[in-house]
Amino acid sequence: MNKNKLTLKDVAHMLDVSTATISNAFNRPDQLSAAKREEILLACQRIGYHGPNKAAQILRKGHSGIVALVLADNIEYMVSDPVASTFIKGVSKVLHANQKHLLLYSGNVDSIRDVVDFVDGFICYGAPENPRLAHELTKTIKPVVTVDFNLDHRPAINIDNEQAAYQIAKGAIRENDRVAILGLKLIASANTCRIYDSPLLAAESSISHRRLDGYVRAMRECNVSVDNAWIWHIPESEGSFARQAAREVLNSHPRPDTILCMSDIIALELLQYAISQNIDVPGQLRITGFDGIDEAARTRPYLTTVCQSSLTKGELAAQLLLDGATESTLLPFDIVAGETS
Amino acid sequence: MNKNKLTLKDVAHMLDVSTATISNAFNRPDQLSAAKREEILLACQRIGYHGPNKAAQILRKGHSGIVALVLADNIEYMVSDPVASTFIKGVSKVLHANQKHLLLYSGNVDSIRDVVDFVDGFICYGAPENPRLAHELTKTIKPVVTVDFNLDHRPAINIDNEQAAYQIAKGAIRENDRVAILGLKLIASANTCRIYDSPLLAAESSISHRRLDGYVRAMRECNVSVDNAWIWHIPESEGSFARQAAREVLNSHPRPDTILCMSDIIALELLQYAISQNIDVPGQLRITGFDGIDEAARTRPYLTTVCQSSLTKGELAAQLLLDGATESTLLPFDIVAGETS
DNA sequence: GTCATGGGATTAATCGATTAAGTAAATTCG
DNA sequence: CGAATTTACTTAATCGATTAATCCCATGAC
Repeated sequence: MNKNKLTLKDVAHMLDVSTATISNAFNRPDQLSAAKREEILLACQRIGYHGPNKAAQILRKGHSGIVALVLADNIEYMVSDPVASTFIKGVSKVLHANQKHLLLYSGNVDSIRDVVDFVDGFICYGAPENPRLAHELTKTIKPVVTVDFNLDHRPAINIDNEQAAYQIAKGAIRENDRVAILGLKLIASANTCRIYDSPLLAAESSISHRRLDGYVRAMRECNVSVDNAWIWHIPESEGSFARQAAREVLNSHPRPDTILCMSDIIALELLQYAISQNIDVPGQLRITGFDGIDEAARTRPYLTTVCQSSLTKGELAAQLLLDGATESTLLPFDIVAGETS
Repeated sequence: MNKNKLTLKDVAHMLDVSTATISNAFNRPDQLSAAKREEILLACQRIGYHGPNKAAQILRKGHSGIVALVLADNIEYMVSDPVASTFIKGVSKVLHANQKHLLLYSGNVDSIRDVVDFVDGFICYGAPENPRLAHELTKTIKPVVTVDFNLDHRPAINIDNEQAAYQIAKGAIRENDRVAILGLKLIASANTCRIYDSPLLAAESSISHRRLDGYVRAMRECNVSVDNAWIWHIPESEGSFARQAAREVLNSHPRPDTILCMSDIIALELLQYAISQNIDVPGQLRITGFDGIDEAARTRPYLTTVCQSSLTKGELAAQLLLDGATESTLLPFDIVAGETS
């Protein structure tokens, strides 16, 4: 049995010293003589006491070494998304290097209450699906770092999405093009659909809306009309949702000349469908993506996209949390001029 | 402030009842009258007490709702591996459905000591890199479920790797073929290399060795000689390691006619390199994979492989842990007759 | 020789709950 | 009606540590 149910108190009795001394032997070497410390540590080894109970320490010390990573969607989905999993990788790398533990937390649950008492902080990747959760995150006294969205008074990590979208669009659109946009999470609907009615420049602050702003600015500069009928809403950056939008947009008459996609997954799905329909890319159709996932660089033709490092984001998020940072960070991005525009 | 530092005791004083009653209002409704319970719960809402502190509960109750998922390698790598991340997805799905939390734990750390006191159990995916960790896992009183390897007295989830390897090999090998094997984690080396000296049927119990057993049985039946020089060791199922082995094996003279790969990642890397060298698959070269990842079905030609459901494994692992199962499970597999053999 | 200093260990309060055991009042039952 | 049982709480021990405050005693200074 590894768990011989030995407590600090037991050990103190056995060695005939106070519990404080045992505790100090493990936590504060300067509080006792080196000799006694050695003696105690050795004795503990011998009798099989492996150090103070962590559950008790968490209560008493008020920290656990556990960092919660709050993922926008449910964990199930996020883990298999290449962008998200690369981000997790970055977070995990830095936490591991600092002996912290990683708790995966779903952003579509109601509350952080069942973990807030014992975790040391939150890294929040994308706006949680559940607004109550976001609200609690702004109120907790535990440190919080947000990524790809903003929360009042919390340090955030972002790229300039408006500018990135503007640049990628500006490079792809030609005068008098017909332009369509395959957007991500633009409205609340759980289905892929066109956006007809919702106000285009709503006061939404999500990255998707910032990207939309950038696209629209570029379109206006290119004398392209902006029409909600040519903007699609896709609820998740996932194959089947994207496929539907791809079919709808490519079967529209007249067909767009340029299609701006808010993620590479969407763009790749569109590209694949276009090829299957014998549409020449970029001859008859230009496509841009967003994110710069590895797969986007492997396809033929390879994707024109905005490249941002999810790994860096993850590493930085963890580091800022551990450092107790208060300032937000704006990360750089790269425009990858691929073969699809 | 969400954390107004209210404790059960404070609340008890304010409402002029005992702490036991407050605690019971939250945990054991049958211990007090419905009326009083309502009154207390309402009052708590009003004054902003959001329920018993979780850290204290963990200590007192002895469980936390946290399950540790111990990944064979470092987390950084595992998250981006398609097989592993699908597995995580399955685990997370079931845990989430049961209101449990998921802690990602690296299998290359020394000890589980810093979490064993507060987690409710361990799911162990693949043999941990660190043998001391494996040893601790056999000794702890907390429940443990292992996947793709075995630990004394612990319920395990496996497929019949020997049989699967035998079948896939039997289907691919032709009489008098020259056969090479690209193996995964066959020996301790951190580099891709050929295996010359190590005993072929060593007493190793890893799934890789079981697969090797299956391959060898098939080879013997097909009158194919087994030579350690034609067996490669690849330390991780990762692109660059696989690429090196692919280059080495395809540049060997004479070139093998059939190459058995212990993972799809390896097989796909090999396939890609073979195509780039204008080697006809399956005309001049047959390739088999292992795992059945999605990408293997999307390539042209698509891969002949052993298909096993990582998602099911993950779900089952979590379920067995929660159920306190003690029996091991053998999961079925499918032989996918693809276009590479 | 007295007093201040400080190293080394102890005492006891505390972290924030849960729960077995106890008690007083209300209810049931023959 | 009185004993037995239930209901509705309360008391107090406990989970397993940390740490401020305190105490004891050996040195060193004057």
